[in-house]
Amino acid sequence: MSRILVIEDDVAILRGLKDNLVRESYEVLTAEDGEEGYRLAREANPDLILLDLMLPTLSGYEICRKLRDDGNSVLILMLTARGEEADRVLGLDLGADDYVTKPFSIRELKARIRALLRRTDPPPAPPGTLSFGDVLVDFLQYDARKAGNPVEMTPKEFGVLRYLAARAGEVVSRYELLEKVWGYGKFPTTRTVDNHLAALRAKLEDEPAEPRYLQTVHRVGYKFVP
Amino acid sequence: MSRILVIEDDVAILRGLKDNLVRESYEVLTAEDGEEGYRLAREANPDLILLDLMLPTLSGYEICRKLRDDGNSVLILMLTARGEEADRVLGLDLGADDYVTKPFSIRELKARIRALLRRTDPPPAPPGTLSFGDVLVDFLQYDARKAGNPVEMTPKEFGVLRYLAARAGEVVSRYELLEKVWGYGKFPTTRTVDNHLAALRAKLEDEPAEPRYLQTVHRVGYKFVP
DNA sequence: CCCCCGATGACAACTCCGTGACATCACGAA
DNA sequence: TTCGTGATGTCACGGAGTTGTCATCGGGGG
Repeated sequence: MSRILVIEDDVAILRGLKDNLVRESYEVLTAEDGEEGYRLAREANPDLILLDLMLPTLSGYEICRKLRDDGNSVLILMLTARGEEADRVLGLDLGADDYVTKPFSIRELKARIRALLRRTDPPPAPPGTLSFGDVLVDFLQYDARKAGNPVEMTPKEFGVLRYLAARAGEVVSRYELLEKVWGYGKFPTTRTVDNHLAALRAKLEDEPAEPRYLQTVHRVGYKFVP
Repeated sequence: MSRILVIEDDVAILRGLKDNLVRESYEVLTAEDGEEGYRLAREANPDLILLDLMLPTLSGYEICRKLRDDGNSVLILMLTARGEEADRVLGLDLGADDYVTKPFSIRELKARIRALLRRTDPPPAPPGTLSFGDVLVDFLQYDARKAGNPVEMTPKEFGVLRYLAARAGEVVSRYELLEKVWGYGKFPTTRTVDNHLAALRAKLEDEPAEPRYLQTVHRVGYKFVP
């Protein structure tokens, strides 16, 4: 079975995690501070690291970045305090593979661990650029053009389009969009999703009333059809 | 849809929760004290339990632990009054799957319920695509074609077809279709099933009056013959 | 300070679903 | 075989829920 390193300074949580993972027959190593965690991460060669953000002596950020700087591609699952949008983005930017926000469901955590370990094919990589019809979108530069002319799009619109494009062809529910584009802590109305889709259509479709690329599937969600 | 048991002694909150969940078309059971809740949890076989911590006769902790001791892996979402870390950890250690602290946003609660149910409901890998004759159906994309031409189908029609296809060759009763496709809480007339089958035949069969793939078995049900 | 983005609610238009009525069909009894 | 009964096919209507659209509001950044 896989070896998992848990770096977490709250001893109660650490024990709970360890017990749960051992029960799943993972091999579990633990560290209660950053220095020790970093050392173990390099020496024990774990398959996956559960990494708390707030740690004594060396923060989760720093561990993550240092490991990546070392060229270490071990799977990292961040444990972040709830609702800190900046933390989440930063965590992924630094090279974490996934994250959960505290408080988390132990069942969800285990599911995510399984998913990470199982995945040999990385999930549909969000595209760096996208083109369809006479539209060209560069997600890195946040630049969009239609028939060569610049189109003003907001960050959220880029986010929604990127997620739909990553799932090209598949129908994506409004709730999934809210979870993945807005983030786990946020729960706006599904109305909000509709509005952003409307905006995207108005800006990118030839006939917004008869969308060719951003289609509605009644009672299910939206899909991007290349 | 899923069956949810709400165990909560504050009648006002209980009613609010029930109304909200029923409106989401969950099947909702309620209990106002611990003993009754524990009994229902075991006997009614709910998919998820909303469990208040402070309860008469038997606390949420105890219910949770007893259920887990019974080997019951039902999803449990704790409602805690205080934001005390100890409560959380304890709740998770005892086997709760998630929790929210009062006062909570009903929207967030619903989102968490959905998330929990979705995670444990990995639909038993129903076929992603289906083909027969000159028909091609993609259940992920909600896309259907006959002889290459797109066919407009409603979500229910996709659902019925998917279920019949998963049982290819077997005769499926109308009652079973209602249970599995419509959901446990809903029981429309069997007439409704006939209508959807008629719609599917009209859209997919070469001669709807002489169905080749979607056959009727008199007095028993329907079967999909590949 | 103003402007822009994101979120929300209201409203209208539309789709889908459930139901009932009636026609038609299948099966079993005489 | 014929007939009667109940099951199924077909159709159209109406309600309920979903979605498109717009106006508005609040908050954050320039």
